[in-house]
This record gives sequence, C-alpha cells and structure tokens, in this order.
Amino acid sequence: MTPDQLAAAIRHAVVTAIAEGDLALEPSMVPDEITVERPRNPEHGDYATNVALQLAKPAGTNPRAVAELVAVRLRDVAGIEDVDIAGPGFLNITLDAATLGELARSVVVAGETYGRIDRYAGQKYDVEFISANPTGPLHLGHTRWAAVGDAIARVLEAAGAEVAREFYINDRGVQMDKFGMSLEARALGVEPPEGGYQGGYVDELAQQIVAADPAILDLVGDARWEAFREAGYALQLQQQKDVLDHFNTHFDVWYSERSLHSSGAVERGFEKLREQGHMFEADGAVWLRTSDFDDDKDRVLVKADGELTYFASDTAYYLDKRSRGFDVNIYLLGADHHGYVNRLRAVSACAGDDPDVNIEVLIGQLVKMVKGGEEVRLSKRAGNMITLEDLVDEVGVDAARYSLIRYPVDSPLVLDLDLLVSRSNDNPVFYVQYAHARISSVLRGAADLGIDWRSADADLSLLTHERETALLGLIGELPRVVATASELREPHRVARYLEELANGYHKFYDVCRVLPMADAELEPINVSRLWLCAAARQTLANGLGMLGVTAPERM
RNA sequence: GCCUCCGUAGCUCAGUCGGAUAGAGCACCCGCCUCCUAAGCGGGUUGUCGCGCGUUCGAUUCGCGCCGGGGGCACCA
Repeated sequence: MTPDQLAAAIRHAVVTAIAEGDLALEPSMVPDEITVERPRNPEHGDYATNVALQLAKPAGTNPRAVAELVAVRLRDVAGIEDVDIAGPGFLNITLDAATLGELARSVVVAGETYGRIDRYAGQKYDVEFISANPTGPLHLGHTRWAAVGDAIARVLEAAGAEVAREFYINDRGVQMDKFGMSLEARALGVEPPEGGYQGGYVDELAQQIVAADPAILDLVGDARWEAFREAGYALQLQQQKDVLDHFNTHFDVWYSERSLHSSGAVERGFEKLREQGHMFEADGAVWLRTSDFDDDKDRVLVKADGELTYFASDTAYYLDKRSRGFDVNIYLLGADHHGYVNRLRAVSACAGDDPDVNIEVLIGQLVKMVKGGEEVRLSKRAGNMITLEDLVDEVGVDAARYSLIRYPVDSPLVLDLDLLVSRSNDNPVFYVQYAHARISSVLRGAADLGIDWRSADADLSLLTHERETALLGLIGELPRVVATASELREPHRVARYLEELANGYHKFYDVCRVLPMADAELEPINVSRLWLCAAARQTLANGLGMLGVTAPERM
C-alpha cells in the first residue's frame, strides 16, 4: 500500500463516519488530500495522520473522539494491521508486513517508471534557462542554472508534464558588435575597444577565425569586424553547446533573438498588445503600460530614435512562446535580474494572460566561489572567470551537477573550491552513488551464486526487521517527493531525499545479511531481501536520473 | 527610500498544505570488517530555531514590527 492509497483510505473512513452520522461535518470540510507522514519515531507506526486534529474544531468535538471514530473504521481496511491514537489525537497506523513488503515488488515491476506521477499530465511547460550571450564561455552562474534548470525540467517530466528546455541566444545588440570588434582587435594584435571583451578566450577565438579564413583580414571597414562577429558567434555558440552536452544538459530549443526579429514575431507581438489596449506613445517613444499590472513604471518598447529596446524582445519572445502552445512559461533568472520579475509578469497580463498561471519567474541567488579562503571574482569581461568547464575539470560532471542542485536556489551558494578539488569524501553525491554501486554489487553476487530471485516465490512479509521496514517506508516516498519537488520547482528536495534513502540502505545493509553465507543454504529471507535491494536500487537510480546524475554499477 | 531573499549546533546548511523529544554533514572523542563494496554502520557532545508582539489546542513554519546581512531599482544589454 502506498502512502497515497493510505491517504485515500483515511479519507474514505472520515467520509463514511460523516455519512453514518457519527461526525457532525459537511463532507466538503474534509480536505481533498489527507496529510500522511512517516513518523520520526518508529514506535509511532509506519504512518501517521493529523486529520483528527484538523477536523475536531469544525466538528465541535475533541480530537481524540474524532480519532476514535476514524480509527474504528480504519482497522477494518485490508492491509492495515493496527491503528493507535496518540498524543493530542494523532492516528498512528501500522501496515501488516505483507502489505508493506509488497511495495518492494511493485517498485521492481514498475522499473524506470517508479516515481513518475500524472500530476501535470497533458500540460506543456517551457523552461528557459542560461540564455547567455554567445560572446564567451559559460561561467559559474550559468552553470548553476544548467544543472538546476535541467533538473527542474526532469522533475516536471517525472510529474507528467511535457517540457521544452529552451535557451535564448542573445545574438543581437551592441554586445555582439563589441564582441566582433574585440576579436578583430586581437587578431590585429591591438587592444580591444573600451568596454570590449578581454580574456584569453578572445585571443584563441581570434586565432581560430583567422586560421580558418585568412582572407578575413583583407576585409576593410565595418565589414571586417562584422565578419569577425559572425565567425566568433558561430564558434562560441558551438562551444557552449558542446560544453552543455558534456554537462548532460540538452536543450530542445535554441532560440535566436535575431530570428525573433526576422520572423516577424516582434510585429505579431506588438499587434497582440495593441489589441489588448496597453500600448501608447509618449515623448516620441512607444510604451507598454505595465504599471497597470504591478510594475513600478511603464516600459519603453521602441525608443525615440526608432530602435527597439531589449524589453521589446522580451515581450515578443514571451508571446512567441505562448503561440507555440506552452501553458506555463518558466524563466530562471539570476538575482541581478530581480527587477525583471514584475515587468515580465506585467507583459503576461498586458497580453491578456494570467500571470499567476502562464508565467513564472524563478530567481536564483548568485554563486560565489572561494579558494584559499578568498572569494574568486567572476567577471566575464575581466577574463579571470571560472567557467563551467573549469568546475567540471575539477570535480567531474556528477559532483558538479549534484553540488549545484543540492541547495535551494534562493540562497547564495558558496562553493569551496579547495574542498571540491580535494578528493574529500564529504560530497554527498558519492554517498548516494555508493549506495547504488553497493546494491549493484550485491545483485551481481546473487547472479554469481545462481540465485534467480526474480522468478522465485518470494514471501515479502518476511521483511519485518526495523531496518527493513524503515527502508521500505523510504522507498515508498519517491512519488510524494516528486510531487513536492515539481510543484515547488525545487529539485534539491530529490537530492535530499536520495541522501536519506541511501542512509536507509546503508543502515539496512550493515545489519541485514542479504546473500547466504558461503556454507549456508538459500533461505526465503535471502530472496525477500534481494527484492528489497532491487527496489532500493531502482528508486536510487530513478531519483538520480531526475537530477541528471549517473547511477554507477561500480565505484 | 522602495522591492526581494536570508538569519536554525563551533562550521556549512536541510526542514511549506502549522504538529509528537528541531535534523544532517563536517569537526571532536569512542567502538564495529575470518564471508555480500568500511566512499559504510553504531555510540558520545552541541541549540533563547535573530528579537518582540499577534493568530490558535499547538508556531522554526503563518501575519505585523524591529535588528543584522546579500541582491535589485535604467529610453543598458
């Protein structure tokens, strides 16, 4: 019996008590989802619920009386062995061993689909993240989003949503021109223009460009730096794609800002906004009246000189996403873009959408890094930046992804390079992966001994040891963790859960011998425990998959 | 000034539909491998959950006000 099934059974018991006149309540007062939690103290049973405390007041009676009414009915439910009333009115529920044990079988049978839920079935999500300029390597801040954004997408998919990962290429504007001029300057061996790009990668790109097309230096006037700009753009974008590919983050859509303009999407967007009546002209510029919807001030779309603002692109881009059928558009932005939240939401509202539904802006605090006890400054222009590749080179893809995903994004993340560089074992990713490798080893051992546990007639009611039931309980949590993580867009909850699960396995393994001893016969308990191992391994693998982290067979 | 995030053990941090004795890792001390991976497990020590009110059966959690810290306020990209 899963926690969800138990919650449904409890709800049914409450509704029955009302129908039979024992509880003076309107059925509508009963919450749709009953809270079922695993008690910290194992003596409090497998699961506990606080419904009685919630319903006592509206029912005009005391919690323990309500608890008693529910308990009586719950005790008759198949699979429930015992129901206790404790403390102020908690219901402590113990499942019978067979019912709890069968969870292991259902997980193994479900395989890779275990943990997948249908909460967002039929909904289309767009998750936009990173969206860097193609003028340099991805830095650490981008890297955080590369890991977290992809994990959010994976968790949403696990919750049943159809998800597009989207990267918006800022390939338009003066930054691109400065990039081209900087490349040209370095190719000619002179200093880049003021505000231009610095750093070793600029030199390398310049050399690559000249090597591939020496004739580029023969161009004159603007044509030359424009040619450098285009060549550099192509190379740098490809570099970002390669790096992200290696990082196990794969985008479905790479959307060019230029194409937004060339395709007419900007005009289409303006037309939509004009229909909705929120555009106006003043001081020679064209504005969007975002202040009607919680923005501090109105925003300019077209400047007095006729140039489109960056905001115009943002606006058109949002409308283009909507026209592509996405119900929910999630933006992941750095804290330095915090001021954009209200105006983006206002764009949604100005377009006639519901900003509480169709758009969602997640703000992530920036990543800092310390080395040798001092903060490492990240500066794209300065050139002494830490890149995604640097981090991966130091700690590997799995550790990099995991350490970035493991924390909620609304708190600043400080990565201690010395700690990550040193092969110390305090990185939790190893702890989780080790559990998976350890189980894999046990299952290999079973195969070596010729134990065909899958087709054996397993009696899973034998899994009654404290560490066994605790592990079963943990395994059963994955679907609920997916529900919470997807709803809150917080994949770090999956990571924390996996650490608990790994801990539960290690504790089990330490006390419960799985394979028969060298000189012993195969006992039924060995087979039961192999099922438990297989279920734990599957759960770990599925959870790690949601983080884009590998589940190694050996370590 | 306005907005926003944060303040939990010596350190780094978990902990949202309000729940039972507030957790983990690191650090420190002590135990556990003749047989399934010791990258593991067990035990010991550590707290005015920033402060004060309020909401209620119950608040680390929700509301308000302070104190302390990070970030943000463009016809920039």
